[in-house]
Amino acid sequence: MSTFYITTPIYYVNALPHIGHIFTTTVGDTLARYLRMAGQEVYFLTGTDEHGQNIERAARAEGLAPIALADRVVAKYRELRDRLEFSYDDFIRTTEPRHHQGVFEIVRRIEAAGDLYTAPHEGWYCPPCETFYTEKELGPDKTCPVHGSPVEWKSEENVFFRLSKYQQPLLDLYAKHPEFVRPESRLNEVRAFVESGLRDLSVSRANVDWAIPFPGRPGQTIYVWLDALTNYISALGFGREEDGLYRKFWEHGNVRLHLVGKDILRFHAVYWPAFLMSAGLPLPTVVWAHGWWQRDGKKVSKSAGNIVRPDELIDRFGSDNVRYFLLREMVLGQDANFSDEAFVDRYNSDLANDLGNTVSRLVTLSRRAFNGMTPPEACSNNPLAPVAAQVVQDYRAAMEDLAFSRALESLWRLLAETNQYIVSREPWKVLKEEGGSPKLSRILWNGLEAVRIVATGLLPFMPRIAPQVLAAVGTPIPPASFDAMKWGGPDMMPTDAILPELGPLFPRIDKEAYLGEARAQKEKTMETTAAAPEKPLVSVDQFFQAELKVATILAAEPVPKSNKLLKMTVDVGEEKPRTIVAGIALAYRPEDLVGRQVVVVANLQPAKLMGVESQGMVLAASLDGKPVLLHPDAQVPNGTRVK
RNA sequence: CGCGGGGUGGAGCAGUCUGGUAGCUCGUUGGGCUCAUAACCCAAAGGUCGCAGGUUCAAAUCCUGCCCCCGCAACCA
Repeated sequence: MSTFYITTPIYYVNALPHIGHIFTTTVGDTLARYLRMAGQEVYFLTGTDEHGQNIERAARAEGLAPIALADRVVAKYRELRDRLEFSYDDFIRTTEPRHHQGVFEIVRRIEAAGDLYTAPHEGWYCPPCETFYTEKELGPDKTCPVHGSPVEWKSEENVFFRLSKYQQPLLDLYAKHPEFVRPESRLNEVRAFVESGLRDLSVSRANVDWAIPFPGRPGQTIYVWLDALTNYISALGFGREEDGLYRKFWEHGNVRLHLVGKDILRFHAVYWPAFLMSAGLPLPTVVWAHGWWQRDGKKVSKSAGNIVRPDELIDRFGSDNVRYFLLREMVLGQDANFSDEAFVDRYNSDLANDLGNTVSRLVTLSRRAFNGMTPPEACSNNPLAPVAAQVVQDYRAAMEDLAFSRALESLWRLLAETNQYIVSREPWKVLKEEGGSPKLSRILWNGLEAVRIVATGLLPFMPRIAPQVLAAVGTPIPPASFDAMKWGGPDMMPTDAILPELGPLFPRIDKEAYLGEARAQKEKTMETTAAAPEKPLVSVDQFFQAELKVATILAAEPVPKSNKLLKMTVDVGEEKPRTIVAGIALAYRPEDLVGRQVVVVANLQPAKLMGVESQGMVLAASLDGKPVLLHPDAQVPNGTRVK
């Protein structure tokens, strides 16, 4: 027996859960359930990351204490656990004392290794944010990306971790254990990053209060990654007296698997192992990076307003069906797409038609032929048994490779065979001709046995409905082990057992009606959003502070190395034409713009974009991010005031 | 030379690591069946596996070059 330690990332509590969060947890949960049934010792962890400037700020914006905000989001995660049947063994919060103890201990070890030093951390600093920004993050003219106000060059003392020292050890690790990062293509990415050179990492902040105090460094608090990543061992008891779980699942564990999204791979495959090397602790054995969910083929983002909320999904489709869809549709590592249409199609064809209908036809025939009971005679020699054996073998191989969609495909192959078998044996004819004969019994028993095996394989995926499927075919007590997937084994279909009278387990969804309804609902939501007053009104005076003028575009050319920017020379009715840079290159060709009249903001503070100074702004309607230029109804002199 | 992902029948995808009849789901067309949730079964049509070279007895798969699409980063005054 091996031990498996499975973790999800700890989720940041500055926002509510979305489809990505429940996806990672669903992956972990399905794997954990599978491994438990396979007889392994499993410990499955998830949790929340609750420290940092962002939380503090988000809480303040709502007039809450940071911990109150965290509590609220944590409550949401717990609710989702109940709704989606997540079977994690523990939920760690970085604000818990037990976590702090683990962090203190790892810091103590890293300090003892001589890998921490204090140095000035210089950079662009926004006082209201109390945060350093990189050159890249800054707005134009060195302004804060959050406030838009000017940032200042500041130097503060920070604690640094000697990450550079671990460049070679990390490369050695990747060379020796190529399976450390999966899928393989991601390993190349990580290796390239490390090979390009590692700089020491700032692991503290001087002005962030909502964080763990840095031991031995007064005035400093621990910065996010050193804090957050440590959850994986602090949750097991690392740094505490009662560290039995730590010793069992980490120190002496066989598999230590971190499931992560591809966006945080670097932290898990570079920083985290470096911290652990420094502390002299065992490393994770696998970091598995999955892809992202898109919505209707587009990237999901807050600004696009196309975030997929788990609650909404579960309300509409049912929790197990959501779990099924997520794992059936995504090849772990690749991006995948979510759409209502894809969901309904997948549900109808796989669950309603293939699974639900097969159960239904077998159960109905059996009930009719055998007086509401399962067939009285089993069958040992039949064409489905070898198929089932192969399917189970493929299923298990796929599961162990985290290839969930392949595992499900295997199970469905058995369903297809079962339907073919049923048609070839024509049990309804046998029933008419012979009644509940031994021959009929054997045919139906075979079909039911196949369904039973499929449903058993589904237990990790659909913890609620799979047992119902098993109950529907007369095996109301779900097996605890995959030995039950053996054809005709000790857990085989019982003969002469009661077959309950059930409605459809997976009623078909009327796609047209459903999609129409979904569309109507979406429009309704959009209307309410649009109607909601949120921005304060401005006075006429305030409005007139902006000087809007008509101008003519004299010349236009793309800005080198940029794909969105066009540099234009415009006549605003002044002595000299101005240079204005606008992000419209995706929607307009330069040659089509020359000679057009547009409306510009003439008294805007100049700004440098990709090295070019822009002296104003061209007005355009923004439609789904695509600019549509405004121009006067009739030709007017350049410089004409717009009001 | 910024980083990464992808290009496989009408749609969505697997297969590429470990070369050897190109596969799945949906859709389309024709047929069958009537136990079942208008479901199920059979058959057919439909693919230069982005392009061009190369290696090989053999390439979707390995190598080289190129083209296109999508993210990220930069950028939306």
